[in-house]
Amino acid sequence: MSRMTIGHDDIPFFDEEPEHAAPRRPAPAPGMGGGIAARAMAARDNSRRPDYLAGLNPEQAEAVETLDGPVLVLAGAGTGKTRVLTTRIAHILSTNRAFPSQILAVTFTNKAAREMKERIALLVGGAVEGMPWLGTFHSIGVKLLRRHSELVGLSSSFTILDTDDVVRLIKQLIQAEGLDDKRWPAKQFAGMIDTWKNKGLGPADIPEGDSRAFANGKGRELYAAYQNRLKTLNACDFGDLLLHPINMFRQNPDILKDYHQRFRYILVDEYQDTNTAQYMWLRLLAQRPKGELQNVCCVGDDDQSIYGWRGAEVDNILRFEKDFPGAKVIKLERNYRSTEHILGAAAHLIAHNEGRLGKTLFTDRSDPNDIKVQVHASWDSEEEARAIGEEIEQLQRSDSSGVRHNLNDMAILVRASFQMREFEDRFVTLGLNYRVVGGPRFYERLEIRDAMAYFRLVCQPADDLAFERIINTPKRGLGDTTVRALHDYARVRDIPMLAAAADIIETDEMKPKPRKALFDVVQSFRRWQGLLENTPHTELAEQILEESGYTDMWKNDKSAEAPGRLENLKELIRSMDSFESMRGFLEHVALVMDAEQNEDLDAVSIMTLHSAKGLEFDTVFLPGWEEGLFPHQRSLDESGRAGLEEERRLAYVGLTRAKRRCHIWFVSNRRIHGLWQSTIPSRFLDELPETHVEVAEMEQSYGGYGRGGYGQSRFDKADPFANSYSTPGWKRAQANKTDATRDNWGSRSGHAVERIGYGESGPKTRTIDGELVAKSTSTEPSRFSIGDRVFHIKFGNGNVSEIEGNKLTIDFDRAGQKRVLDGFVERV
DNA sequence: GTAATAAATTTTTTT
DNA sequence: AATTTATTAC
Repeated sequence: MSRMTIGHDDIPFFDEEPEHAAPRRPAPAPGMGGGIAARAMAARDNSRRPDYLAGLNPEQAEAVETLDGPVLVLAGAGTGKTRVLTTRIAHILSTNRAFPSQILAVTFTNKAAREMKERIALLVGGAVEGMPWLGTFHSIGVKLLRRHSELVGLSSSFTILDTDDVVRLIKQLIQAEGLDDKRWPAKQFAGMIDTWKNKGLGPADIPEGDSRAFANGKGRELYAAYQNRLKTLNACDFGDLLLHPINMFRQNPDILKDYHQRFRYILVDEYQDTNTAQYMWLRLLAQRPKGELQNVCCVGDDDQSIYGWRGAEVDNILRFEKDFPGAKVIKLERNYRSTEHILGAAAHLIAHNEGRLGKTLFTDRSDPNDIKVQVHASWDSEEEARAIGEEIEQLQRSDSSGVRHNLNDMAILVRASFQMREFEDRFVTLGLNYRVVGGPRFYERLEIRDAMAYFRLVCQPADDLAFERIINTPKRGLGDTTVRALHDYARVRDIPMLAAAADIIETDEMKPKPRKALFDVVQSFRRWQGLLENTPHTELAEQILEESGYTDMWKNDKSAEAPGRLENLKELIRSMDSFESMRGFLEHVALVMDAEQNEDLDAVSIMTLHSAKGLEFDTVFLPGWEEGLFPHQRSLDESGRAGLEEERRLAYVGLTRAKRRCHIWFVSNRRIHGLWQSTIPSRFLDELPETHVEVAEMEQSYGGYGRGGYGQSRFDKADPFANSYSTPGWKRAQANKTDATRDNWGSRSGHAVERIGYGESGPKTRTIDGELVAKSTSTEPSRFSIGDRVFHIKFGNGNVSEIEGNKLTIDFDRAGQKRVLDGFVERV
C-alpha cells in the first residue's frame, strides 16, 4: 500500500486496497487538509456545491452527477468532453463512492490517458498514481494479462510484438509453408489478422471466404500457425492484448465476477472509435447480473468517428441504449472552442453526411473581428509550403490587430504523412521551429530497435525475433546459413534459438569460425542475464551496448547519420532512468511508442488529421484539399460512400480543431511517387457555406486560365461563390473522374501526362492544360523532331525520343524518361 | 559472407 | 524521389 504526499495535502491513495472493500462513507478521516476528504464533506453538504462543479453548464453537470446507471454522453467537438470525464472521476472520488483503483477509465490514446491523469490530479489535488486502471484498451489489456497470463497459455514475462516483428514472423511462416512470399505478401496477411482480431475472431471463427482468400486457401491454417508460434515465443501482438482478455473472461466466469466487483465505475472515452473486440471486452466487464447497477459512462461523438479502417464501429454508439436499457443520454452542444465562422463552416460540411445522430453545435461568442475560414490556392505543393510558411511568420510578427502569436498556437494538419516533408523542408530553410507530432517515432529508429532487441533478449531469452535481429549486428560472421541452421535446430527440439545456440556450440555441427562467434554471444548473454537482478538497469543497458560492440559499430561508421544514432542511444539510456526496471521500460516502449516532446520550445505543430483529434489550436492550416488526396482515393475505392463520409468527418475534425483562425489550402499540382500530377480541388471545398468562408486572394500562379475541360469546381472560377450551392461541384468531379482523377491516382493505367509549363505571356503565367487540350491540338505537325535537345522548367535538359502529336517523350538527364506536352519545353 | 549495385515498390489514417 | 529488397561481384 502506498501513501503519497503532495504539497500540503495529505491524501491517502490506495494502490491495492483489500480486494473488494467499499470505501467507507463518510470519508476516511486522516489528514483533513484541503484534500479529498474535505471536499467530500462539502459535497455531502447540499448547501454548498463543491467548487469543481462550479462553472459546468447544466448538461455537463448532469453528465458528471448522474453516477448511478448507464450514461451516454454525446459530446460534440469542443464541448468540454474531457472536462466532463475528469470531473466525473473527481466527483466519484470526492464523494467516496469508490477508491481510485475501483474505477476503470479507458481512453483511446496514451496521450489522452496522460492528460486525463494530469487533469484529475489538478481537480483532486494530488498525484493519481492510485488510478491504476486509467489507460488505453491495450495498456489495460496488458495489465490484465500479466496477472492472468497462465490462463491463456503465456508466462507473465511475455513480450509485445510490434508490427515489424509480426511481419517478419509471418514471412517466416509463409516460407515454412512452402508458399511464395511474393505472391502472398506477409504485410497483407498481417493486415488480415489485424482485421480479424479487431472483430474478435480467432482462427476458428473467421469466415470461410476470408480463409480462402489467402495462401491458396490456407488462410485459416496460417492464422492458427501464427497463433501457435506466438505462444511458443511467449509473445502477443496488439490484437491479442484485446482478444486474450476476452477469451480469459469468457472461460473463467469467476475471474470476470471478480472484476465486476472491483470496477464500481466504468468510463470510456471516444466511444465512437471502439471496434468490435473492444466492444465485446467492454460489455463483458460492464454488463452485470440483473438487479445490479451498471455504472458505465461512455462519451463519444459520431461525427468524429475516423477509425472505421481500423475496425471501429460507429454502431456501438447507436446501440448503447439497447445494450444498457434505461441509459440516460446527454447531449453536449455548447461549444467553447471555436468562432461562429468555424463552427458554421464545420456544421455545413458535416451536414452532407447521412446517418448522423444529429447534434448542432452552438456558441454565444460573436465577435465582428472574427475572421471567416480562408481558402487559398497554390500552384504546387512547394508553393503551398512557402505560402503557409509566410502566413505563419506574418502571424508570428503580428496579426491584423497587431497581436503577436506563439508558434505553439498554430498547427498544420495533413491528410497523409508524406505531406509533412515539404513543410519540414521549408521550415528548415526558414529557420522556423516546428514539431512533428506522431511522425517518425523515436522508438522506431533502427538503432533504437536494435538496442531494444538486446534488452528484450536479456529479459526474455525466448524472444527469437529479437535474437534474429541482433545475432549478426554488429557483424560477427553469423550470416544466413548459420541463422537458418540455428533456426532448424531450435525448431526440431522446440527450444528458443538462444538456447539452441548454447547447445550447438557444445557439438561440432558448426565450423570453427561461426562456432567461436556464437560461443562469445552466448557467453555475453549469460553474463548479462546474471546481472539483470542486481545491477541498476541503466548501467546494465550501457554495459550491454558497450560489450556487444554495438556502440563501437556506430563509432566506426563514417556515414553522416552515425553521430546522431549514438546520440539517440544515449537518449535511450537516459529515458530508461525514470523506470523501475528494464522490464518496465520495455513494456512502456511497446505500448507508448512516442517519446516525450519538448514542451518549452515554441514551435508549429505538424501532424496528421488523425493524430490531431482531441487537440485544439488558435490557428489551424489544412493543406492538400484536393480530390484523391482528401478525400483520399483509396478510401473512396475501398469503402465507397461510407469511405467518403469518414473522410468528411475527418475534414470536420480538422476544421473544429481551430479556435480562431482556419486556413484551407489546395494546389493544382502535386507530386505523387515522384511524378507531377495535376489535381482538382476537393469536393469538400464546395460543401463549405458562403457565409462563413472567404476565398483569399488567388495567387497569380494558380492556373485558373486556359484549363479547358476542367471546370469541376467553383474554385476554378474567378468568383468561386458566384454560382448556386445546390449543384455540388463534386458531382461534376465524379462525372469527370474517368478523365482526370482516375488517371492521376488510380496508378494502374499507364503513363502520366506532364502538364506543367510556360504560358504565352511569360514565366509568371504558367498554365495547366489537360488531356482534352492535348488531343484537340494533336493534329498539327510537331515543331520538334526526334533527337532534339530541349529544356523543361521542372526537369531540366533532355533529348526528345518519341513524338506523338503534341506529346513528347523525353529522356531527361536528371529526371529520366517523361511524357510532356510540347508547349512546356523549348529547344536549347 | 559481405559489400556494392540494380530493381522494385511505395503513400492513408494507429493502438 | 526515396527507401527497401534482390542480385551480382568479390
